[in-house]
This record gives sequence, structure tokens and C-alpha cells, in this order.
Amino acid sequence: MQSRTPHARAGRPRSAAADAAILAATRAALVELGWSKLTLGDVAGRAGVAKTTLYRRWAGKNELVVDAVAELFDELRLPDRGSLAADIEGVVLQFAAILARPEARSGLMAVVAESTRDEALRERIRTSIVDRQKRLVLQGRARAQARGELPREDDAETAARTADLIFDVVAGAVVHRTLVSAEPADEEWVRRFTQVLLQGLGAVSG
Amino acid sequence: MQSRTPHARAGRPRSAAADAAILAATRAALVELGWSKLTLGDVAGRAGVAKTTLYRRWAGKNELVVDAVAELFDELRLPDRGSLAADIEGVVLQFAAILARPEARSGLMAVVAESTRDEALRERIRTSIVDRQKRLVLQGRARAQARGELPREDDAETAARTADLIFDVVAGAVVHRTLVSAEPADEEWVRRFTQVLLQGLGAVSG
Amino acid sequence: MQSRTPHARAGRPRSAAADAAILAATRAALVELGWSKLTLGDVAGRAGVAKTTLYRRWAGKNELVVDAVAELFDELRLPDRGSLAADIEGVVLQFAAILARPEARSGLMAVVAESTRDEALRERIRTSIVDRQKRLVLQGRARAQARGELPREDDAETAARTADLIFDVVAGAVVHRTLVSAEPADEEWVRRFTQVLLQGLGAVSG
Amino acid sequence: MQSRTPHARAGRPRSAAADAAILAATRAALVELGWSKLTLGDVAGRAGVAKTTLYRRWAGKNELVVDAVAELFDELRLPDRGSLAADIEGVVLQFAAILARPEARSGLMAVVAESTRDEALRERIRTSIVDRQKRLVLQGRARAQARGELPREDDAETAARTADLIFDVVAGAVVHRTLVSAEPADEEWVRRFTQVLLQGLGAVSG
DNA sequence: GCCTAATCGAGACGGTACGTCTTGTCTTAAT
DNA sequence: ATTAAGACAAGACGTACCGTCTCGATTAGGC
Repeated sequence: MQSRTPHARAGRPRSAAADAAILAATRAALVELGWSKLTLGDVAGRAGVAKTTLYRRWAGKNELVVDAVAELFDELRLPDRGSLAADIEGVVLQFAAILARPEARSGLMAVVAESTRDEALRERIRTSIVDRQKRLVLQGRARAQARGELPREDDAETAARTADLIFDVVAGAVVHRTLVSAEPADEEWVRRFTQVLLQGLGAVSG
Repeated sequence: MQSRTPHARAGRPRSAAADAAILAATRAALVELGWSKLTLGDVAGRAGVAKTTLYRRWAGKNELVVDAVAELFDELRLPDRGSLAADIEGVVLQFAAILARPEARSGLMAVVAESTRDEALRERIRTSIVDRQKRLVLQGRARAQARGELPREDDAETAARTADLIFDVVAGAVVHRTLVSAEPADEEWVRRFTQVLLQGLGAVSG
Repeated sequence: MQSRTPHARAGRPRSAAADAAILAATRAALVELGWSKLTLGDVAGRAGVAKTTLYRRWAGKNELVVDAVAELFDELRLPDRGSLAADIEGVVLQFAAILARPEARSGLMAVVAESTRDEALRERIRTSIVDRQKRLVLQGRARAQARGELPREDDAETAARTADLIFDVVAGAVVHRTLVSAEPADEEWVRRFTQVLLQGLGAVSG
Repeated sequence: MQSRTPHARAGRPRSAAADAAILAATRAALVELGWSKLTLGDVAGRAGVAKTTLYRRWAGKNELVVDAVAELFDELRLPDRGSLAADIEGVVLQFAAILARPEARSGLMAVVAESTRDEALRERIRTSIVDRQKRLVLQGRARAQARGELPREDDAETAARTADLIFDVVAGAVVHRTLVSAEPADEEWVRRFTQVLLQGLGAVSG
């Protein structure tokens, strides 16, 4: 029996360290320069890497920034604070904290803007960021159901659509507050947002 | 007595037609090329205008696109459909329809991304787009209060903060659904979103 | 009666100073770096000019160097030293002196090498360098005929072919001596070469 | 018994076939691409050899091309046509035929151009090409002397200098005619050139 | 009916980044 | 030790756009 791996690709293997250095350099450049003044030549320089090495791995600025930003969101965790409201407030505050960081602020919206004309980029954002963080909604719901705060669904498809809706409402509200309205999503705001989310509009207007 | 123009500057006056032509050309270029491939030279060419003329009126690409996109949202109207839920559904569908147009999709998020590092641009977006459309929330609440669907507020400041919150939730959810999740905000989705907004999360999960 | 020139091309006119600065910078770069390490970016930098300005006027490195080198040969003059042999020696020594300069040495042969695969470049070399210096052969012959050292031709076409032949022999020998054999074309060599040219091979072998 | 390799170096021996394949590939690339667009990566690919192998044997493009071109001139032979004039015409026509081949045209002048700034390369050209072909001049003179067409020299040093001069005149004239003037060195031209060389300028002008 | 002055179109200008290409070195596994 | 394969750092390529500038040619109002 021959070697298991087809034939272990010939030639010098790609440096694993380079990938990490490039993504870190990308975030550093986003902090210092912002999206529009970030250049791939500059990123390569910061990472101590040639431009070719960078282009061998990523198709362009968009793809690179998606990957660099996606890592930021992986640190989100759903805390167990004893109630659905408290859990939501906890995770929303974490999300707001990430969106307060300059490397996330300009990078995230810029790639979303580009993705409106680039199907592959849209898919990459969905895979690397959106779908990956939907786990928080699912975990939160499951925990609330275990506590008896929310009923269990009968229909799996409806359940999935509802999770998507909740994700759009939560993520959209925080992003809009932070980047468009350009106001901080502080504890007070998060408390009021969570109240609307759980009890509806009437609850805060009264 | 109002201000009179200081002394009606001498020399050839600026062409009024040029402004409209430039904004229209900008939207056309956004449709064809998207934000990142749109160049001011190209816009000038489409508008039949010299680059100098364009730079005399706008500081750069960002400012130009903000003005070009802002006009799109001025056509939003709050319909009177007899109930708060129906009114919300109506205006959200209009908003979703605008966000389905390519000149709005890439232009809007791009200038928001740029605004994270440019205070003046952020202010321009707030003035030209955000604050201008908050009227819809205020109108909707007033009408709902007149109908007795919502209570009247005692505290003006709390009322203002609530209006901001509602605006962030509504606009944020639609933008996220449309541009990030990249799914259509169709009637079914709008109906379910409105239900959550008015009655809270429990209403759709049951 | 309207203006004579069709309409005096619109727009900012090209800077005349830039042309001279670029050609001078090209020669300076040839001296310092030689042909193969000369870069257009470097030339632009030396000339205090943007790369675009350079590319607007010349198609590439080849064309630029042809023009820069061609100017060097325009300083050649046929001296009147009283005899054909002395006149030839005089002009050949001038030619050798130019070929001793580093900006001519590497530039000239390099563009000739490139011209073997580029018809337009070949034509440019012929026009700017070769044909322009053939005047020296014609002047020299005319003067020798006036002195009675050479007979007058009957046939104009034969006369032209002979001038071409002489030019190839003289220029070729000096270039080969200087660049290929890489020995100096000093007074001694020039004297012996002129002897062969005028009297034939037997004259020096004896 | 000839020299034996000192101690038959350990490890895998160098492939002898590779050298020939590389030189042939170099000439093929010169024909197709010319000097300036010839790359070592391309040559390696054509020869079915890794770039490493190529760099282990030659220092760079210049050295490789010198060797590839040098082989072309080794096929030159001095024909015995019965008279000095006929012998010269014969060998000059052979030389012209080689210079008509594209691999020689661009390769030869390019390495000469490079050699103006590279002493080692100049020496390599002298050794591999120039000195090697001077044998033709020496043979031709010896044969002419045997025939009584040329006198025998008394001074060996003068004889050597004259041989160099003749070589520069012959090679220089043919190269200049072929590459700079870009006209064919055909039989008619060679006949007239030989006449000048043997009898001097007066012979053709009359 | 001039005069004056800001506007207009055109396009050249100095810069800067692009994404690709080549160079010469290096790191693998295989021979 | 040499090989094929291919990744690597470095840096030039020729193009595109930016925002500014310099032109000559309009085009109004004020005189």
C-alpha cells in the first residue's frame, strides 16, 4: 500500500507563521489607517512578508479583511447569568465592545459594502462571520427553553427562520447604533434594547 | 429683515444644472460600477463636466456619494393604514425596496464605513440621512398615540431616547437582513419582524 | 479670418522643461547604474517628474534611451585638417571619445540588441542616430573630392551605397574595438585603421 | 591515460544531459522571446529542469546566454576558395548568415551591452567568442602568405596587433551592417566590402 | 457695449497604490 | 549531493486615480 496522502505536494510548504503575521498586521493597519488607506503593500511590510506571499493566499483586500475581522468575533461567548434577559444583555455588551474597536468598525462595514457587488465575497462573509456567530442565538434559546422561559418549537423550519430574524434584529440594532447613529451601545442602551426585544415596543414607551 | 446675499459675487455664476447632472451621474456610476470602482473622473465624464467643476462643489468621493444617496431616502413616506403594525410594515417595506436598489446598497454602507474615521463625514451622514428619516418614527408614534395604541410619554428626554432606539432597531434590522445576511426583506419577514417589535420575542417563538 | 492653428489643443500644455530634465536624468542614470539596472521610476525621481509624465512622452525604456543617447552623437563635427586621412582620423577620434563615455557604452548596444525584435525601435534608431550621422561621411567625401583626393561619382545610387558601406565599416570598427574587444581606440589604433581604410589591407601587413 | 576526476565526488552526480538541454532551451527562448523577455524560469521550464539546477551551473542570464550564443560561432570555417579575396568573402558570408539568425541577433549585442559594466562578463565574452574566432583571421593570413598574396611579418607583436585590427574591421562592419543599419549583408555588399578591405577606399569610389 | 472676474472644458502634472512578474535564495521530499 | 517543485523576500513593471494646476474660452453682472 502506497502513501496515504495523495503525494504530499512537492516543493517548499507554505509558511504557517506568515498567515498569522499577515492577519495581525492587517488588524494593526486597520487601527492606524482605516479601511480606505490600508494598502496591501503596507500590510506586507508590517508582516515582514513579500506582497507575493500575501497575494498567493488572498485574492485581495476584501478577502483579507474578512478573515482578519472574522477572528475578532470568535471571542464572543454566551454567559450564563441566570435569565434570558441577563444572557442577552451580556452577549450584546460583548458585541458592542468588539464594535468599539477601530479594527472592527471600519473593516466590517467596508467589506459588507463591497459584498453587495461580489457574490463570492458575500458568501465568504456569511461563512466566516454571520453563520459562525448564529450559534449564540441558538445557545441562548436552548438555555432559555431549558429554564422554561421560552416554549419549545414544534416546527424546525420556523425555528430556524426565527433564529435568523433574532440575529438580524440584535446584530443590526447594535451595528446601527454603533456605526450609523455613532452613539455608544452602553449598559443603559443595552438594557432598554433587551426590554424591547423581549417584551415589545409598548414596554419601553410606557 | 432676512440676510441678503452679501454682494452677489461677481463673475460667471455656477451652473445649477451641473449639480443635478453630477448627482445623477454618481448614482448611475454606483449602479454600474459600485462604490470601489467608481471614480470621480468617470462621474465627471458621465455628467459632461470637467473634474475641476466637481471638485469645486464636493470635497471628494465620500461627500459626493452621501449627497447622491441621501436623495434616495427622501421619497420614504409613512402610510396611514389604520394600525401601528400596518403602518410599520408599510414603511419598512418601502425602506427594504430602496435598499434593494444597487445605488443604495453599496453606496450607503461604504460611506458609513468611511465615516468611522472621519468626524465631518459622520456628521454629514447624520444630517443628510439619519436625522432626516427619524421623522418617520416620530410620525408613527404620534399617530399611534392618537389612535390610543401607545401611551403618551411624560418625559420628553426619555421619549427622544426611545425614538432613537426604535430607529436603530428598525433600520438596523432591515439593513442587516438585506446587506449582511443578504436575504430579501419580503412581506413574510416584515410581518414577523413587526410582530417581534411590537410584542416581543415570545410572540414569534411560541 | 479665424485663428490659423486649428484650435491650439485644449488643456494644460506639456512642460518643455520636463523633456530636457528627463533626458539628462536618463544619461545620469546610465552612468551610475548602466542599462540593465536603470529603472524608469528612478529616472522619473531624478528628473523630479512623475512616472506618468515620462510614460506620456516615451513608450518605454528603449525609446527613452535612444533619444538620450542620440543627443550625444550630435556633437560630432568633421574637422578640416587638410587631408582626407587627417579628417577621418579626427572624426574617428571624436567618435571613440563618445563611446568611451559610460552613458553611451551600455545604452547604445542595449537598444541595438532590443531593436532586433522591434521594427519601430529599429526605425527610431535609424532616424535619430544612424541617418543623422551619415552626414559626416557625405561631408568628408565632398571635401576630399574638392581637394581632388577622391574622384567624383557618375552614378548617384552607387555613391549612396558606397557612403553606407563606409559608414558601416568606420562605425562598426570603432564600436567593435571599443565595446566588443574592449580595447581603447587610441591615436595609434586610429592611425592604423585609417591606413587600412584608405589603402587596403596590404598597406599595414607589410 | 588522461586526467582522472580527483575523487569522484559523493552524492548524486550532475546530469550531463541537463547542460545541453539548458543551452538549447536558451536558444529556443531567444528565438521566441528575444533577450529582454527571456526569463530563467522560462528556460528552466523548457529544459525540463528546476531553476535551482540552472543557477547551480550559471551565475545568471548573461553568462548563460554567452555560452548559448558562443556555440553558434563555432561552426564558422575558413573555406579555401583559392584567393584571399574569395576566402574573405566566404567567411564573411558565413558570419552574416549566423547574424541573420534571431538567437544570435538579440543575444550577442545584449551581452556586449551588459559587459560594459561587468569585467568578468567581458572576459567571458572575450574567451568564449572573440578570441576563439580570431583563429579565422590568423588562418586566412597564413594561407594568403603561403600563396604569396601577403608578405610575411618580421615583428610578431605588430602582426598580432594587425590581426586584432582586421578582426575589428571585419566583425564590426558585418555587425553594424546587419544589426544597426539593419540591412542584409548579401553577396553584393560582401563583395564591395572585401574590395575596400583589400584595396582601400579609393577602389570603390572610383 | 465694454470690463471684470469667476466659471467652464480640457488635459498635463506630482504622487501613490495597484496586481503581476522576475530574480536569486530557500526549503521540502525523492532519488 | 543533486534533483524537481515551489514558496519566499525584494523590487520594477506599466496602469489607474487622486487632487491640483494651468491653459484658452465662456458668460454673466456692473459700468
